[in-house]
Parts: sequence; C-alpha cells; structure tokens
Amino acid sequence: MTEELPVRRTQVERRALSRSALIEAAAIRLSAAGYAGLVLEQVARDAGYTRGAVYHQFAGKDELALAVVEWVAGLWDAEVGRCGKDQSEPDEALLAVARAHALFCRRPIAQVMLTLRIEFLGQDHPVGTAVADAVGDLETWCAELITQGRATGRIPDGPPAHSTASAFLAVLEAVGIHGGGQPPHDVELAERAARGVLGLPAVTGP
Amino acid sequence: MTEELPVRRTQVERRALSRSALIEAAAIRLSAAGYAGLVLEQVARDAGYTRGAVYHQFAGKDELALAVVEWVAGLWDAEVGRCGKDQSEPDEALLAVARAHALFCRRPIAQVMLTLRIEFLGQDHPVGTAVADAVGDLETWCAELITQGRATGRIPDGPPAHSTASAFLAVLEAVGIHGGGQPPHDVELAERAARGVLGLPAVTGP
DNA sequence: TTACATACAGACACGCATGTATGTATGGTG
DNA sequence: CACCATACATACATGCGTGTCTGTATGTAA
Repeated sequence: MTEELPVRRTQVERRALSRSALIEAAAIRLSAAGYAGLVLEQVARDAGYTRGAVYHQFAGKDELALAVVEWVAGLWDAEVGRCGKDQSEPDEALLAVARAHALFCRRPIAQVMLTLRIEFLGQDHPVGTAVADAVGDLETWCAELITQGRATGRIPDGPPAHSTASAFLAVLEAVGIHGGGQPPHDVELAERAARGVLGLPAVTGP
Repeated sequence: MTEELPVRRTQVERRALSRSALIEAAAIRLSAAGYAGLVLEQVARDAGYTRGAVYHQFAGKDELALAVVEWVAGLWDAEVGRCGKDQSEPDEALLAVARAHALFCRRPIAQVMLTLRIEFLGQDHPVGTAVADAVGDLETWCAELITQGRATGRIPDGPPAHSTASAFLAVLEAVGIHGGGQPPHDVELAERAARGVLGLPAVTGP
C-alpha cells in the first residue's frame, strides 16, 4: 500500500493547492445547500483541512463564496462562452451556447450560480451582486447577439433584446438543472427551449 | 382618524385569521430569503404578531414552511392549473398554463416553490420532499398531456414525455422569475419558451 | 359569573456557526 | 544553522435563531 510520503512543496504551491481545493469543496456544498446553509466546517473537512485554513486563505464566508463565484464564472466562460464566440453567426452562437451549457450542467457545481442568484434575489449582499453582475454581463452579450441576428434577419423579431436575453439565460439554467437532465436529452431540450425563446424554428430531422 | 376598536371575533375566526396572516408573511419572506434564511421573528412581526403566535399555530419552522407550500400549491392550482383544465386540446392546455403561470409569477410569492425546490434539491428534508411531490404531480399531469398531444399529432415527437414535462415546468418557472418579467413581454416569452420545449411552431405575429 | 379553554406575548435556555486569537509545523532566506 | 514568514490547527468568545416554558388576556360554556 502507498505510504503517505509528504511531498516537498513550495509555499505558493501549497497555497494554490489548498485554495483551489477549498474553492471546489465550497462550490459543491454551495450548490447543494446555498449560502445560508453553507457550513465552513464541512467545506474545510471536504477539502481535507480545518476552518483555520479557510480563514487563512479567505477573509470570511463572504470572500470564500465570492471566490467560488469568480471561479465558476471563469469556468463557464472557458467551457461555454468560448463555444459561442467560435461561431460566426449570432444565432449559431446562441444555440452553441445552449448546447454547451447543457453539457456544463451535468457537473454538480453548475447549480452554484442559479442557487446564489435566487437566494440573493432582491437583496443587497456582496455575493448576490457578484452573481448578478456576472449574469448581467452575459445578458448584455446575448442581447447584442440577438440584436445582430435580428438586424440581419437570422433571428425573428420579438420582445426587447435584453428581456429576451434574460429569458434565454434563465431558460438554459432551468433546463440544465431540473430539465430531466438525462444525458441524451438534456442537450436537445436546451436547444429546443433556446430556439423557442429566440423564435427560431424547431429542428426538423433525425 | 380611525380608532382601533377591537372587533369581537370568535376563536375560530381569530385562529384562521392569524394563521393565514402568518402563512402569507412566511411565504413572502420565504421566497426572498429561502428556508435557511427564514427568521420566525421577522415573519411574526410582518404578520403583526410575535413568535409565540407562530409556535402556537405551527409545531415549528418546518410545519410553517409546509403550510406555505400547501397554500401556494393550492393557489397555483386554482389560478394556473385551472386554465389548463379548461382547454379541450392538450397543446392548448399546456400553452394556457404557460401564459397563466407568467401572470402568476408577477406576484412576489411565486418564487417560493422554485426557491425551496432548489434549496432542498438532493436533500432529505420534509419541506423539500413536499415541494418535490407537488412539482412531481404537475410533471406527471403535463407528461400525460404531452403523450396525448403526441398521439393525436398535435404535438411533435421529442424526448420522453416526462423529461419534456420536467423541462417544460422548469422553463416556465425560470422565465416567470428572471425572464425580464416586464408585464407586457413575460407572457410572450413564457409562451415562446413553452412552444420551444414542446416543439410547437412559433406564433406568427398579428 | 364562575371556571375552563384558547390565543398570544414575553423570558429563558440551548445549540450551532461565525469570527478571532493563539499555538505549532513547515518552507524560505541570511 | 538561525531566524523569520507562511500555512494550518486548536481553543475561545460571541451572536443569533430556534425551541420551550410561563404568564396574561380574550373567548366560551355551565
């Protein structure tokens, strides 16, 4: 059996390692229990530390949650947003985002943003505003795509672009999390919902 | 100015009055703060009582939340589900539900179900299971409508009926709450999303 | 009107989670 | 090797919310 030979690590390595471990553990707990139900003792345990480590790396519960939000937002951008930016046409970009988001939602941490957004909806909490800002940036991006697509006629007319973008993102989150979520169908349902909100015709074919 | 002349009320009247006041206050707080963030002191204050009243009417925090869930579910059924049952064709029923739900979501208490469902997702809490059960009943009802509609050809084929129903309801909740939600457009966006999930063609404007 | 039941307020005790302060081990530097 | 900084653990203090208990006022029935 493998003995626990303590590998010699540099300080920055230790710091980065424990920090990311804490963030990931917090993300999982956060997506399951929400911010109010988040217990730092459990987070530290999950990551293999104690609360001392948490308070050494983060100023408190707020900043830990903030770090989680930043981390997840970055992850989303790298895995989902990127898919949209690779497309040349705005409608294709939005649909690519929808499909990529469905895949993204198969991971347990995907709920984090939705959970926090709902928990802090209509409140004035730093974590809530951070999430709202992140989603807000996405909304404006999607709104721009919608405006472009409508200008070129690839996306039919409809409610104001920003409202449509807001609904578009909300729908993606919802389908990704509660929407049956079975691996074969989640992507199709996400695309269906996206097409519906955007007013695009349903896919016909195999 | 009107003097507070204490109206003579019977015991059952008092009980029912304070009970409903507490439930409504709890619903509002619950939809804003979630279960973990729900503070009974605030609920009692909002309703014009103290925590003594809460613990006299309900066994504890759990049962108060349970009563809220039951109340909201009944309200939804009366205001939204009814619209679906009035329709003769299954696709019309589902779209009617979508539109009625959008209107339902204009009220502050509409978030309750979604908030609690997410908060207790994947946990074993009586409140969570109550919400899950309520939504589960809706899902099976919607799934039956979808199956019927597909049998008669009014609804195109797609993912399994139950997965589709789950996504259908999730989408309605999402659009109703975050979806722009502006009074003129929320109904249209809800119908668009519903049509998309079901695979129905988009409405061609007037 | 006397006696009891119910509706509710106030006060107390407990648990639990956060935040802080102190101690210890490991990495870095002269 | 000596000295300091950093990473982390442990112990302590505090606040806040729940649950319970007791007291008081109002409705109810003999």
